[in-house]
Amino acid sequence: MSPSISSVKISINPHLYLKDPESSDLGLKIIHQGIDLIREVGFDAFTFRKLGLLIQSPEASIYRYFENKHKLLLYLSAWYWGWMEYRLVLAISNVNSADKRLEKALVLMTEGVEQDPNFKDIDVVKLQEIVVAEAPKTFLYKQVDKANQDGAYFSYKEFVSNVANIILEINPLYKYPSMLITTVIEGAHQQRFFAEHLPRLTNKQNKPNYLSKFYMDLVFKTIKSN
Amino acid sequence: MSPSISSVKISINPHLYLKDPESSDLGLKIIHQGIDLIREVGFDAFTFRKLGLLIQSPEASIYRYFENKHKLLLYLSAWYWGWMEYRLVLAISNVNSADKRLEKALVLMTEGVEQDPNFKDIDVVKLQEIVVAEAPKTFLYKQVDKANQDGAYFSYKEFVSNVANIILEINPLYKYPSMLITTVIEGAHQQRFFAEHLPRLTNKQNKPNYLSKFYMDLVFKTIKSN
DNA sequence: ACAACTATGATAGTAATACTATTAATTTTG
DNA sequence: CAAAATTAATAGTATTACTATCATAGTTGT
Repeated sequence: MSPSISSVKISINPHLYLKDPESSDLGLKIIHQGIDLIREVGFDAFTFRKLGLLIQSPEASIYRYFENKHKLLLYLSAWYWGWMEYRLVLAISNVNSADKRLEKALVLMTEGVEQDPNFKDIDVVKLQEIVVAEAPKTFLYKQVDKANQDGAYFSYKEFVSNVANIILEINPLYKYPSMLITTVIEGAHQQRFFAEHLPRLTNKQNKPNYLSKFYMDLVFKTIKSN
Repeated sequence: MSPSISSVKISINPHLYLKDPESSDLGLKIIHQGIDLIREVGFDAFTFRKLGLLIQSPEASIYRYFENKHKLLLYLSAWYWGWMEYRLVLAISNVNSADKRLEKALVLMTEGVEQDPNFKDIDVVKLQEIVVAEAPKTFLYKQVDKANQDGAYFSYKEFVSNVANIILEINPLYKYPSMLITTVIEGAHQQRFFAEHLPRLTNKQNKPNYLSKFYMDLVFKTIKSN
């Protein structure tokens, strides 16, 4: 068990907000209740007006923090990946075997999360649900390139690059480490969603870790055999 | 070379439209120019009003064919997967070796398409771009279950199930055939998108078929080694 | 204690979107 | 050729996605 860290803050590129939501009560309310509301009604039906009613503040006030709801979603997924990166570093530091490190990374990428005591403010369980269900939209919209310039995907890319490096340690000749990682990350999200809504498209098993078992098997076979 | 078939029609579940767009000139215009416009401006910015201006018909007329723009997108992806299923059947019929059939299926799933002379009406190249870029939204929205009831994903599921059966022929003990297939399909779409917009997240190569090579390698290693 | 500043609230307004309704003109079909 | 069905033309409504303005409350520096 590592001791808990009292003051870690996930840093987010300032281009994603107009005013740092972590700097005020109203800002915090926007992200907390925002997570709730998006999860509840889905991102499409989510509006700043509804959020305003929920937090009892005029919608105009919310616009002082975020340009629009897409930016809020980008902010939330940037936070999620910043947090994942931080968990990755914790999980693999001081682990010598590259195989073990890759295993730990894969578990992080494929398993559901639990509440993190270091970030009591944010309900990471709900946040993950949002990222799984809505984040694909964040890069599948016409303004990806703009969002990318704003640093929206920075932590995601860092995360992928960290894991890709472990793969290269294990097999320096493997040509597609990043492709393999992103295939796994997005695949795991997808399967989680399918299991709930389109079961014929997946192979849900009763054992709890079937998702990470599936991807672990796939990754190790792919990079090890020749 | 198979002889060309003069009258294949991809059949779509009638719940996806109010009036069959293939039954009239206006209907055809809606889907043809609809494909164009969605590809051009992205699904979010696409509106029936804009489409109406383009085809010089009032937006109200378009609403007689499709309840809303989401239904149109569902219709288009249903058509795409119906067409893919048809291509799959053509590609693997009379091929005895299961390995060869799986190879052919994987090529279909991972490579870009070319114009299909059997369906001159529909620009499948553009349609594929839309499906790659926008279709994830079709199952990542709150109404998936409803759409599923309307048969929106029928052909997709059939396609997956066909390929899953080939995998089971090769390795009857493999436990996750559908998961593997959907991971590949969505992964290939994703990588295609990343290659263009977020290159650090993929490993684009110069050789033309690197995507199918990557996934072919991954799939065969996964189901064959133990 | 007071001016200056900042954050929020309260309210209003605009352009665009996502539809629905109505009637008239046109085309198809029996 | 009459009846039926389709489409065009137009208008209208509720909601969304913002922007603008002004008042007020709290905070900071001196």
